[in-house]
Amino acid sequence: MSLLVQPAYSNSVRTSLEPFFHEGDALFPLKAVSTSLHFSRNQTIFNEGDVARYSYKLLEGGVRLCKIRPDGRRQIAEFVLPGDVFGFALDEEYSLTAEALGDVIVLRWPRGQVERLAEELPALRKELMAMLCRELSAAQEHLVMLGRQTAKERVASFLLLIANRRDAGNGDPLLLPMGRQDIADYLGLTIETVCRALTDLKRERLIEIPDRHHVELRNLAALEDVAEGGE
Amino acid sequence: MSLLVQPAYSNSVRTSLEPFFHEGDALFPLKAVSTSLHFSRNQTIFNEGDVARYSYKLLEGGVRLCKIRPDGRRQIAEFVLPGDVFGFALDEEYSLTAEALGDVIVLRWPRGQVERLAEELPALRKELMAMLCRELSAAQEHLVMLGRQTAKERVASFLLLIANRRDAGNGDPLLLPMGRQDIADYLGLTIETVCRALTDLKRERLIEIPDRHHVELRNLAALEDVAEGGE
DNA sequence: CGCCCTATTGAGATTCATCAACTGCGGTGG
DNA sequence: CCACCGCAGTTGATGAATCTCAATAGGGCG
Repeated sequence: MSLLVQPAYSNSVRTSLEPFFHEGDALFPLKAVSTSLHFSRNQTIFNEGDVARYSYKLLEGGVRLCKIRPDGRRQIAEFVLPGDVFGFALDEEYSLTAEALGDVIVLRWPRGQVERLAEELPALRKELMAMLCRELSAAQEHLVMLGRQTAKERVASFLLLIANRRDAGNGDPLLLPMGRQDIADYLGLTIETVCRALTDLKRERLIEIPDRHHVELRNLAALEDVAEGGE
Repeated sequence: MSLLVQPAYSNSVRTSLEPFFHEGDALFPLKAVSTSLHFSRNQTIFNEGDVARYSYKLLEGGVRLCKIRPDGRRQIAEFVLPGDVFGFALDEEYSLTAEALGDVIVLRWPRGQVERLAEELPALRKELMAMLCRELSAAQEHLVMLGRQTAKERVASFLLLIANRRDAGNGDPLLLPMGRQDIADYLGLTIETVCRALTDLKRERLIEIPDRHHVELRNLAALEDVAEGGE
């Protein structure tokens, strides 16, 4: 019998600041059964509905986890950054599609290994639970963004969100491994609306945009105001 | 040490079709340490940020789990129906506010009891994992609704969602324990838009609305078409 | 140098929110 | 028993936010 049961889903959670497994990491025991793989831009790592044979940890690059509807509408549930674990399916099938944002290196291990190890290792179980919880908590915040924030608020929140995932925001420009369309699909907006919001923020001197994959947050407090709907 | 760690959050998952704990239910061991409580309409069961001392199972009525922003904007993350477990916080604090939709009876047990029991009972651990997964999966679907569906599609999806949670939809009218404003706050819409969408669906003979807390789904296939964006 | 892809900007259309009036039901009290 | 009140829901008219469609700009690569 397996610890990992019932419903399908995928997730991604930062387990440590270092992309690779280290001694002391609750997932370290998986290192022995892991192999690394490369994917390039827009390549599919797994599809929603695929049999979930593996779980993954992102070492380099960025990944989007999304749902794609029959008519092509796409909703990105989450961006995976280096160090995050994803494709953490607990059912037979992945509940999200994973695609590479650019060049990507992942570590991958058979799902069954986790189930087996978790039986023996309480620390691993705890870490799994903790990852699920962080996942869920993030999804709840995401719901608020999509349901109750304006376009500009969402874009500001998004920038702050990415900034907070990077280890303790310093002053230098934030790396955005995803394109504008990806941001739009994460925020439930169109690419044009995302652009306009970014342009607005730039005009108001809250951010700088040295190039399309970098944003410098020049006024965190003001950005937070915008994100919270402060006029 | 506890199995339940790190991040705050609350959830609600149907564990069985019967509201109460039964032998065979993985959560049955909790029955002995549970007490039952009553709440009435709009009463708060717990607040986001409260220290999470208890977890709950809903026996009767309905509960909303929501986030409320400083400016009053509200996003409902989930409706709790009889049989669902919620307030399942894994951190020190609840990450959502729980409020009664009407008269409510809940079963409640100290969170610590779950942690202790989970150490010993693999079946309970599995059930906890399974609940988290269902929770997360539901949140992902919810994200798609909010991010990529039109008002009418959302309302149709919502009705189908509630219908599917009730045990195997029969023909008779669906009970909606929540008010129109609650539906709006779940769907990221205004109350007026929800009304208009319902009226539309009624005009098109897809539903009947005998009274404000009941909806009869008269054409499931057509409703599903609407929900999926079929014109 | 030129092409392709992505991003940006602009103009007009559409959806949904806002504001306001009205309806219907349930409860209360004369 | 009936009139009134209050709240939740519905409907209507208008406006704002966002989407759509179209044109332009900019960067990277052959």
